[in-house]
Amino acid sequence: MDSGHQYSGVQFKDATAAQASTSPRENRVVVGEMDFFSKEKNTMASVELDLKVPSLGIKSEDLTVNTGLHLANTRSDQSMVDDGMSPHEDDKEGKSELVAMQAELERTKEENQKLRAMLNQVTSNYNALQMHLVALVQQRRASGNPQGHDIEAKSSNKHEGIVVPRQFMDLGPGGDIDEPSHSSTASRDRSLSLRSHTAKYTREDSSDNGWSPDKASKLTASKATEQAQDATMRKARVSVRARSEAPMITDGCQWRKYGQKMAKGNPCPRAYYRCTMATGCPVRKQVQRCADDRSILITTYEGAHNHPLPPAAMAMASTTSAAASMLLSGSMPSGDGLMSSNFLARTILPCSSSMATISASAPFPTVTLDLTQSPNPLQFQRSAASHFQLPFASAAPGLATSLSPPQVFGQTLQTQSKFSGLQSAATAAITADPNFTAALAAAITSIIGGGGNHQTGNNNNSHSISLLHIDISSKIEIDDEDKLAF
DNA sequence: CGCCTTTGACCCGCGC
DNA sequence: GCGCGGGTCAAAGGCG
Repeated sequence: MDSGHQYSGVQFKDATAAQASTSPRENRVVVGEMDFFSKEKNTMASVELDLKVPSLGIKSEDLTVNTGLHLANTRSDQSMVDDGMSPHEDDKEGKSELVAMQAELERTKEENQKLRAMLNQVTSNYNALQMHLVALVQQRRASGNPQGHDIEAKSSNKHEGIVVPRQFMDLGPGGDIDEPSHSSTASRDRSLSLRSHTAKYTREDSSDNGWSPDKASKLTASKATEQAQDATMRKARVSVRARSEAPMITDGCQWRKYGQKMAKGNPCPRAYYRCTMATGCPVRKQVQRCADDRSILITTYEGAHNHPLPPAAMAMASTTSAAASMLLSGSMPSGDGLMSSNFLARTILPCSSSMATISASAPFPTVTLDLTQSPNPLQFQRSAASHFQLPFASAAPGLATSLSPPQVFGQTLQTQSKFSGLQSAATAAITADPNFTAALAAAITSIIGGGGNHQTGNNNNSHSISLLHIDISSKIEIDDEDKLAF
């Protein structure tokens, strides 16, 4: 976007979830380049959207469009009230000002109507796209195409293709596995290592839920299956390597240290943390410095959150969720029971050559996102005038990037491999930059929270307002065609 | 007082 | 069976 251009922007008011030590000024994340405002660029000094995203979908009536013109009106209102200008004192001046105000009011009304019309159009477009996606999915399932992932995967690669934020499936406890056939085949080889861990994890999880070993025998088969799935989800790990002097990278979650051990072959201790944002959250992470290069911090995430996440945490959550889902999905060519590291690497990070590695020989299938290859994780940073385009989905014709609210843990981007790959890369890189994370957190908080209402990860199908390019002081640009230059 | 970290003990799986 | 290593528990103490 033309940085010198006075473009329309979205001023996020609610940035309470911003983490780190961002100043209020930094929290005023301006999200601009909203295409549906492009025609208004010259007329609006500042477009302020108060987005109140409902739990399901977008309803234009829920989008309170504050064009910012209230500033002018406020000024006028204040002049009426505070200035104490009495008609008796200055009738002519008062009348002329009144006329000017009425004219301005009329103009603002017209602009408001235009904006509402545009929003309605955008909403209808979004709904149409969503319907199209549903049709595609149903078509795929009806045809029983085992390679059905290609439908969405291919469409996601086309700019003119229809890409709609996927209705992420929930792999968390009680969640449904979207494609059990895949999972069952792919899990055949994992089942061996699962056996030894399922009981352990159920015991651990029970500690918070009053579960006792005696109850184990009473578990139904479905319960056991659910717990096995949970254990499976926990087993998949995502390791993030990043250069950091801090003892821990900022990922937006609240962690409680519950142990520290000296690991073999590494003089640096390994710290164990568990998520404390909700009781019973099974997510753990390990933090350890690299033995070879102690400036490298290795953070390994494991598990799926069972609670809504703050926006800052969604970045890493999406990363690990996407990677874990990719590991656990049946979409990988695993006929021989071995994961194809090349395949997965390209899947998780299709744009990179060596940044993502998948360890199939490790006790746990682990995706390693290496952010240390470049001196700065944000090496792909562009010029100051560039913008960060959230890679949550590709753009539809005439639309900017669709910003679907990042889904929380336990949900997957399984069928949009490239999509998840970009998301993984971006989110991992983003989370390595606390400032960017905080700024992004402020932005997304305003979108999805509408004032603090975090999404629930289980049944929320909402997609917040689309068409957002985020323009933040620290900027990245990512799109399908222009891959991250790791 | 509540939350957190620390740290030794304990559990478990695995290899020999 | 035993030892090793990874992972977790839980009591004790610190801190705001």
